[in-house]
Amino acid sequence: MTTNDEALQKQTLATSIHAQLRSEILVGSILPETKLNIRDLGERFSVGLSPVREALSRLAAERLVHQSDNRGFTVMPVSVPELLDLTKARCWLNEVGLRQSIAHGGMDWEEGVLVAFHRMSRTPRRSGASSGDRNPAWEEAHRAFHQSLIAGCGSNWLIEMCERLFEASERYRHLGRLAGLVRAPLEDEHRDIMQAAIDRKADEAVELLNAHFQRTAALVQKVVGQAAAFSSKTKETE
Amino acid sequence: MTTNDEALQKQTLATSIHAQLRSEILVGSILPETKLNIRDLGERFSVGLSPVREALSRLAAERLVHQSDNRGFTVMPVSVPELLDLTKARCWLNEVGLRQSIAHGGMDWEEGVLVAFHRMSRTPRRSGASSGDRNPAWEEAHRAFHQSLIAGCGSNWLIEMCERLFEASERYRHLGRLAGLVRAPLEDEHRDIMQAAIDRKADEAVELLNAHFQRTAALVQKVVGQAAAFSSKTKETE
DNA sequence: GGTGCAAGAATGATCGATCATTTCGGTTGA
DNA sequence: TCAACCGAAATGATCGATCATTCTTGCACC
Repeated sequence: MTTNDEALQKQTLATSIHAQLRSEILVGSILPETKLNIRDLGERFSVGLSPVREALSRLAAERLVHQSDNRGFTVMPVSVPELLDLTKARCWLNEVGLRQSIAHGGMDWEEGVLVAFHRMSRTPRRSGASSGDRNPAWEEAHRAFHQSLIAGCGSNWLIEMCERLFEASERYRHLGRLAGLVRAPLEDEHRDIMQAAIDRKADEAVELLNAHFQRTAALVQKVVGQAAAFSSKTKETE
Repeated sequence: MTTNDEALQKQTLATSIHAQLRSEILVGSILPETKLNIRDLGERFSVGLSPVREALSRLAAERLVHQSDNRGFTVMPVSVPELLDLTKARCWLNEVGLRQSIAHGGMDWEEGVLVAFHRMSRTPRRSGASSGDRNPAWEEAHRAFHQSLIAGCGSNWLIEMCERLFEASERYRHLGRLAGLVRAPLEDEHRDIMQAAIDRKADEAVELLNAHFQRTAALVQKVVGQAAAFSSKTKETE
């Protein structure tokens, strides 16, 4: 605990606010297009304006919030076209990463995949009884699993970009979750992908992985479409 | 001119400092691993600390500078492994983008490629007589040409990521240039790529494009290797 | 001679005040 | 009725001072 506290102590305020806001945006506690008022946020976190500003700057560079000169920050909007765009990029980049890993990844890569899958399967998907309850530990394990699949590709740039795509997708996934969507048979899909990957069956693994992404996107798509329609309707009537 | 001035006026200080620093880093006016002192920069641009800080924050998120909590900012280091890593990612992502564009790009895409190539070929490569003189207009046209090749892929995420990889590569290219390297037969390579692309010869176009990237990287690699060796040697002897 | 350590100098981070721009309501005049 | 136009309020951007951390350097001690 002391160690943990010390590590947190070393962080700057900007860094911890950045982490906090980022998490809230990804998880959907702060909805898309929400105005992010600097003074309000400063008051909420009991800090001055500078750290908030810096945190928002970083989020803007990550494209989680949108910055407009002299007009402040808003949470990046979501839309069906962007979801499709994002999903395409995600399929393509993960395909490259996975193929390269299967072709050139060593024993360590294979073991990494195995371990990541095992950890994920040993972590409960939800923390509470309700299907809406999320379990951050599982989400982290899930992220780690997907990263492990491409970890042997030989390019940190690619890995990092896949990471960013993963995050952007997570936001959509969480918005779906908030709308009551449930994605049931994840465990099996993950197992099949893992199996195909460590068996070095490239085509099969890629197909399974892409289908996995597409399925999630298709599910979320309806909700986002409705939300977008609702939001534009609201704007019109006002 | 008035229009231009007005547009610049609207920008915040942070935005324009960000653009300025970014350009200097890419072009090599500020060398890798240079410490970026906030007060000095503020004095240099005659502004306070806040805009400088924000500009650096953004550059850090773009990975052009490295930020370390409580220890400030330095220009992102270069290294041979990173160049290889970067080049791989660049080849892979552009391959995907190009293949998708060739497969699904319409007339507008084809025309975009043609126009971009034409503009680039009509812009002089260098502004002055010296081979070291660079011409920002050509560089912009070059960037636009490479973007046009993948513009029909159907994913803005992919395009944006290729853009970022392009920039990272530009920094290496400029460091090579500063070391006296000359990359002669660019025009022909570009023409061949363009031709294969609009002829929809996917395999050929991809091969040419990848070779184009690899060739540049191979050239720069030596210089970066020497520079890295020099820098570590310097550190040791001090 | 080398090793720690302790001011103090340098630098990064944060704050609150102030300046600039945008937004919003109310008013006026066609 | 409506659009254009004014302040005034809200909000974003910037500044310079101050606080906190890291780095330097000179000195004591082994």
